[in-house]
Amino acid sequence: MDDTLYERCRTELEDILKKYTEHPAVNPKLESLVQLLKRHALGATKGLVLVKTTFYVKTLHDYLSTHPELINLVKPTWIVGQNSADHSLTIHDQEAKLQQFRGNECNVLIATDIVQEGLDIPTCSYVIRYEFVSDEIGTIQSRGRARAQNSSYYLITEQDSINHIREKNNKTREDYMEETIAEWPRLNKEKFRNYVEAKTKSLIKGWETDLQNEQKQRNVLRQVGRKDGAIHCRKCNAKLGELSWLKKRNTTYFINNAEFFTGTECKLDKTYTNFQENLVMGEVKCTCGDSLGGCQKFMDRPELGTLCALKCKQIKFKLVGEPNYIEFAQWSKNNRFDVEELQEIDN
DNA sequence: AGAGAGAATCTCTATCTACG
DNA sequence: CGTAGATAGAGATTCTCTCT
Repeated sequence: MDDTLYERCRTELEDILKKYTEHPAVNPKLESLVQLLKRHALGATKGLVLVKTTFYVKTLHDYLSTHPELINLVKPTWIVGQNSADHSLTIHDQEAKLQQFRGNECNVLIATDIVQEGLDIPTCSYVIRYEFVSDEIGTIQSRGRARAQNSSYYLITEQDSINHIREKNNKTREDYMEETIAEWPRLNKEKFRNYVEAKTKSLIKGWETDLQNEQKQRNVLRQVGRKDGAIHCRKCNAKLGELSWLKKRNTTYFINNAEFFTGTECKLDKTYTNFQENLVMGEVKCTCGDSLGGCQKFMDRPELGTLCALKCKQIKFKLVGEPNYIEFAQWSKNNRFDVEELQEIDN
């Protein structure tokens, strides 16, 4: 059955490939792009081509680089973000590509919305969005990338397609924004003040709700209470100490139990760094070599002695009666046990 | 030093829509 | 009705900034 299906698919794919090799299909949108680039290249101007995904960036770059009508005219380069799955660039690579574009090495830059904001190239005189429409802010910002005088802005998409409709809606919203900005100085002062007051009240109410939710979360933890358990190295699973040793001050979680330091490696710096209320003295490492946090002293609480400020992402916990380790990405995400807060001393 | 907030830049996923 | 493709929004990751 599998073999039959495989053979059928293979035959069909070969037929499709043969058909397109003999009669290459012309994508009207690609053809429009080629003609636009050609026209601008003949005018010796530089431009941006914006697409939606990194995959399109690289594919379009390869296509344009080898297009017979564009050879010796269009010299494209491309840029994407740093953590793309398909193609990614380091900051150094990104800067190198931009330099190619700023100089005379390349005259077309193909990119995702990475360059939609912030990129300022005075000689960039046109922006082409290839099947890529975001919101009205994106439209305004991408158009703003063309800084040269008499610059042009294009959207390549099908007539009355969703992208075409979205772009038209963006334009309507943009017009509305401009109207509102122009109208603002002419508004009735009393009416405007009432509007601002109502908006401010609604914002404050939102913040109050957030605070109440935070309080609720704290109450939940208090109800959960402190639990017995152990603290382990996230990398090597080694037991580092008891959960009861853990204390907190504001957002810093620390251990100052002497026994903790016997099971870890504390490397002191030659020079100490002084922050507002703590003195950073070095680094505390697990025996596997992974850093667990900083070796510190609270300047205003010298009686606590040396402590280790634990990095949440380097450790995990095992609660008594539970077989599995638990981990948190941030201390504030802890919803499993309460931690003793460091009592402030009265001055 | 640590933490968290926020921004930037994708990637993933749930939902919607069109089609056979 | 089931499936595939499109889309919006959520989530993940990384970086920068500010505060303690």
